[in-house]
Amino acid sequence: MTEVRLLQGQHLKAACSNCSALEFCLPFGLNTQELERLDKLILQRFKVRKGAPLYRAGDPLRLLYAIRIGSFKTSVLSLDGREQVTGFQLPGEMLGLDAISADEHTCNAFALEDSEVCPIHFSQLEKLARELPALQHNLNRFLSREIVRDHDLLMMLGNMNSDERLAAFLLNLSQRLSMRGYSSSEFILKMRRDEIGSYLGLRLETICRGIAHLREQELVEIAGREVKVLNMHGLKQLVVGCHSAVLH
Amino acid sequence: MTEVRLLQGQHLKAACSNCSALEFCLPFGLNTQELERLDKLILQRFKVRKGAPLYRAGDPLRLLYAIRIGSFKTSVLSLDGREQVTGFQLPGEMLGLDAISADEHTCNAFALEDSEVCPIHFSQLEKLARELPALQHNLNRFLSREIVRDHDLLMMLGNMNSDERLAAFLLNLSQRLSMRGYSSSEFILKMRRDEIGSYLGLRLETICRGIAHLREQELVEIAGREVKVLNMHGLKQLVVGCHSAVLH
DNA sequence: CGCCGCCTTGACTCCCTTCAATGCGAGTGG
DNA sequence: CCACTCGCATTGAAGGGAGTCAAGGCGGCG
Repeated sequence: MTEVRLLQGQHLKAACSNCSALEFCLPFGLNTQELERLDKLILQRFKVRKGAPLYRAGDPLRLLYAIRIGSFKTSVLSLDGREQVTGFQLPGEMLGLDAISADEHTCNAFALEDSEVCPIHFSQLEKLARELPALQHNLNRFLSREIVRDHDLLMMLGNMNSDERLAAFLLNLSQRLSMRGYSSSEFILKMRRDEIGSYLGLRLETICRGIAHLREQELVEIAGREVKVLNMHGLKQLVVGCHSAVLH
Repeated sequence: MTEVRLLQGQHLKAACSNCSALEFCLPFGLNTQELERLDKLILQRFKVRKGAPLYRAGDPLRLLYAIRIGSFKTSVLSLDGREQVTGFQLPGEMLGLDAISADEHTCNAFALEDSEVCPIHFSQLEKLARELPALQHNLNRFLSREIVRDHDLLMMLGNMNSDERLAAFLLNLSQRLSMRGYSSSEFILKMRRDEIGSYLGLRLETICRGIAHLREQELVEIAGREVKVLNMHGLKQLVVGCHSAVLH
């Protein structure tokens, strides 16, 4: 009995403290005891197959999800079937924060590749957050960061032309990947052209043409889903000035 | 001494419980004692003159603001001077939530008319939220609602044409005003055409033309800043189908 | 092989932008 | 009182960038 509890304890503790996404994720900055308490909230983590939904708009909010491995897209659908991709999420990022507003998911979340998530019971998370100020603050930050990201995207859709949007998208992805220990100059796109297009408020054909333009300028080499950034500085020049004055 | 404290107490208590925005604002659902504790966090409320900034991008986060009277716009600026209006806020709505992400405001907030706000010390609010679950939950909801709103706006910028965007904008404003006890069919726009345009990702000329189109269809009567909705149903028909399937 | 999903490219169209002129009301000063 | 300016709104004409439609390519897989 005691042994089982110990094993469980070890297993649960291992969930977060062993996670490669720890430093970008909800438990960032928590001490060991705090981490253990958060770990206890995390039900068995599970896999989501490529293309499978994690949740859908209209589902009641019970769980939030932290991405452990893989990537997701979130989107909203209009009644007449238009899709707007609202984001692409990487390990350490949270899914489902929009659902807190009305206790109901407003987005659909789909895995872009075979992935793994840590489900967190939201009401228990709120309860624990009252006792762990660092956790409470992290949750607030995650929510707020989502707002800031959406503002960046709004700036792109409202004020940038198609090539600028595409360059900004690639740079953003590059930066987030490099933060996670991947190469910033060579990576694989997990999403289709039409999903990039929806995210950027463009048609998939426009994405293809944008890619062709970047290739002509010898800024990138893109073959299918494979991206190589040949001239990072030149790529940044395309969007310098478009970005919020606050960042960097 | 005792009398002063009582007077103060009454004054502070009056701040929220007398406020016409109470039912949409942060203290919604708090009981009397809880309300009193929140009231104590609210420093002296103050006025902001039309056109004046409440805060600017880059300012450190110390205060959040609840709007008591009036209206604001928030916007982000790019380095090369492009402005993207990210929202128009009415009484009971919160300003500054984006700043939690990095302890620094990322938006500019300007009063669209002579207004009055309730400043709330953020770190104290976080502290109090640990003791008042309802307050904690409200704060989370406000943050999450902001995300949902941004998603709606993204859907507009990404998938709707200029007339649909304008109609959706007017309907949204109409609905929020009516929730606050104003007429849903007759109201005054507090913002300029170019601000509406920036919000909707369009030029001000396109807004003017959109208004002309709505007028030709006898859906609205718009003279300068004065709006009269003549055919609410018809206006809704324009955007039915464009909206997220989850809402309503 | 042949189908299917996804990507690419070209030609044409159209909606929104750009540029420009005009209107119009408020505030100011002669 | 009127002339003048200034900020904001309106409307027209022309141009361009992204959308639409269509054809074809490429690669994976039954």
